[in-house]
Amino acid sequence: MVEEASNIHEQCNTQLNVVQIPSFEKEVQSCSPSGCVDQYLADPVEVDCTPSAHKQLQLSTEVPQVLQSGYTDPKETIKKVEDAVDSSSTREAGALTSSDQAKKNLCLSSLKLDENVEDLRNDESFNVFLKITSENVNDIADSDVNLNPVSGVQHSEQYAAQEANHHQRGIRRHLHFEAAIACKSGTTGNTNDLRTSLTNLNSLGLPHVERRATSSGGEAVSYVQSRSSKSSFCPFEVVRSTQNSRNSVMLSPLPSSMGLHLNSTVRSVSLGTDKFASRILTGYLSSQDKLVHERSNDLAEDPNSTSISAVAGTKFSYADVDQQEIQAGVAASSDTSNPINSLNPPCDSPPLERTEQQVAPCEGRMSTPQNAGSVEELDQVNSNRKRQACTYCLIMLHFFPHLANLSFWDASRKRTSNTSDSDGCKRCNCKRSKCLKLYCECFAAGVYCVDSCACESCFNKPEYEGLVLETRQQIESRNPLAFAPKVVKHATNSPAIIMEEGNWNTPSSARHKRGCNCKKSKCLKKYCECFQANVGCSNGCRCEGCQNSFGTMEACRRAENPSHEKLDTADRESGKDGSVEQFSPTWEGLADLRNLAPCSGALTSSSSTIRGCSKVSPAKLQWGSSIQPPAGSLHWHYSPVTLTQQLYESTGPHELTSDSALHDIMEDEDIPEILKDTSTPLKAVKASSPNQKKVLPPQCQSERQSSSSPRGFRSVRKFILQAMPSFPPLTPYSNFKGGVNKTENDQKDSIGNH
DNA sequence: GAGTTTGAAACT
DNA sequence: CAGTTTCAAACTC
Ligand SMILES: [Zn+2]
Ligand SMILES: [Zn+2]
Ligand SMILES: [Zn+2]
Ligand SMILES: [Zn+2]
Ligand SMILES: [Zn+2]
Ligand SMILES: [Zn+2]
Repeated sequence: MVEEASNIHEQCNTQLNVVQIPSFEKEVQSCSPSGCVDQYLADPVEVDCTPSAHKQLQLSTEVPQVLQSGYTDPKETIKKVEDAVDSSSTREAGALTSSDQAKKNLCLSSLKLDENVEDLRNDESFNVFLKITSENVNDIADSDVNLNPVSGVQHSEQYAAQEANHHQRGIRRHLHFEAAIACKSGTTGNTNDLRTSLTNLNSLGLPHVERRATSSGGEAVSYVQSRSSKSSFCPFEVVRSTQNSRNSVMLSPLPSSMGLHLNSTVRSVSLGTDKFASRILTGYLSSQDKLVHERSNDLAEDPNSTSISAVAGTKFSYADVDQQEIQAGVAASSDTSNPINSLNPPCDSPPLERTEQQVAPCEGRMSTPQNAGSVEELDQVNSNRKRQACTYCLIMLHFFPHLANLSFWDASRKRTSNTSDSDGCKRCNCKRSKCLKLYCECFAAGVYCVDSCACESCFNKPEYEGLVLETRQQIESRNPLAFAPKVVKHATNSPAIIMEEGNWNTPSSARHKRGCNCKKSKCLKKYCECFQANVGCSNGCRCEGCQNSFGTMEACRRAENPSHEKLDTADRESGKDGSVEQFSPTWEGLADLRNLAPCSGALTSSSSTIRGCSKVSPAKLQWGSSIQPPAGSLHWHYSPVTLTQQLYESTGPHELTSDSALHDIMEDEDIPEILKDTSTPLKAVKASSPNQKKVLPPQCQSERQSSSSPRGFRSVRKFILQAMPSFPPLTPYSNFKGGVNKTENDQKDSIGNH
């Protein structure tokens, strides 16, 4: 242990850490090394180009045979899996191997970002690199097209798709953005390419971008090290380059499916019926092609869809947030290939521990206490690591805003966490849920558990992707909103407006979608979901004696409809005095967000840096890109990302640094005003939703903003409505979710219109 | 760290 | 749906 720790430490200081940001999908189909994605996807073997993907496939293949036995009740499956775990894990471990191929894929260029984080400075000037990578260097030119930094245009992102194994969708080329943090400059990569990339990046307006010449091996330098199943949560995977003495470590987007269930989601999407489900489980990996084809049919995944996504991406611009969001959603929906993945937070990615990474990640993960203990110890031992973790966290959040949804980031939580603050990335601590229920934060957040989790009997791992997806679907079938972001940003469409007025913290900024039901905490503690999310209570809340410092329900209600709208809530709150009023109207509490730091103070300080990067438009990078569920689910899953992004953009670093501000934030859009409008037919939809009572968006504030919203917005809303009608679950295709297809079509249409 | 409190999630 | 149980986080000591 000690030794390892020291190694880590060293790495931290000396190695080049590259964070790979999700790749943007390129519209071009042609492609890439393997030539055609479709083919590529179809035949795993060809996936070589995507090293990590390949691995993943292997891993997947390793999935216990049990899964292949056909559809079974998740519970049963779990049992079986448990039995098979040992053997499978072992095999998996063996399967992992580092891929040199990755190098090829990597890097076209790198960006160096100044590290503003104070903590990081200590570590020898950490540099953040943004690296753009494509499968083929030649693609760079294309990348220019795609990345239009200046305009903030981003394309749909596809996570490293290729890698992903899962993926199904055909993707053609993928551009990867990588952000790398380098402790020392030793970057590498093709200088020319680099420049090109840099240029692009610069155009993006990233403040801290610097050009860095490098000579190193020209190659990218880093290859993805194993994507072990272990990790998962962090958006970035740690990659190390063995090339030179520098040992650079890089975080790369996990190949597909790793951290996020989304990937899986995509896959699941294709499953409309149990039959399909079983099929998935069964053929899981082996029958990828089939899946792909099927999916195409179902999804209409045709070239068109791909195009769409690309188009959508193009449209993205910071200027029009709304648009972005929408487009993002579209892109996401259209694209399936994505692999999103996971972000493995620093924490788990042991960052730097090669051994750990390479070796069996998953297996042990049954999380025995021992593992947890060891991990913790390491963390504790290595302060650098912690720091690094923070950095990663920042980066992750920056690029993967949706991660903000996770409470893991909560600084306070870390501090108090029983597991030790160690890396600050501690996650769940499930003992009996197998991490396959919403009780598990990881599962609920749509990410796989990672080493930093202290869970027991965990099945929320990439190895059990099928099981995870199946379970997800099951839960969604019960409650389509189960995985939807809990917090929605109130439609303030224009961030600018918010900032301008300085009233960004107005009540309208965000609210808990379903509201809380606190009885004893008075919404003053984190027991309250609203409070935990740093949002005030709204009409949707049924809390008693609400004193939410971010705004009380009563206040919210009052603010909006002083006179009428006597909601039941009012009655419920009869006991309240409304004394807290001071906060409510303005929800000043939000202001505090800036004080909060997700991972640690370091994050806060660095936020500015990230912010700059954010222009790169991370938002899309993430989920949107890859995952995409064709249906409305998409919106749910992705929109949060976008939203979050918006927040940052609009409100500044606050959210970024805030500890909980980052919870799932979703644009109000998800619940279009129309829904709010009783007269609208859509209302029915609302009703259909399980938690409708709470689901209803809080009325607070909506009116004003809606009226003020730009015209374009409205159209947007419509779009969304169409798409979301049923709050589609992960399994958009499922028959029971009728209308999904239609929705998808609608989306396309909408896009086309644009 | 153990034990308690809390409210969401799951179950009936 | 409502009522109850289960669960894991938040909190307390
Ligand atoms: Zn868990
Ligand atoms: Zn977990
Ligand atoms: Zn777990
Ligand atoms: Zn509450
Ligand atoms: Zn509340
Ligand atoms: Zn409340």
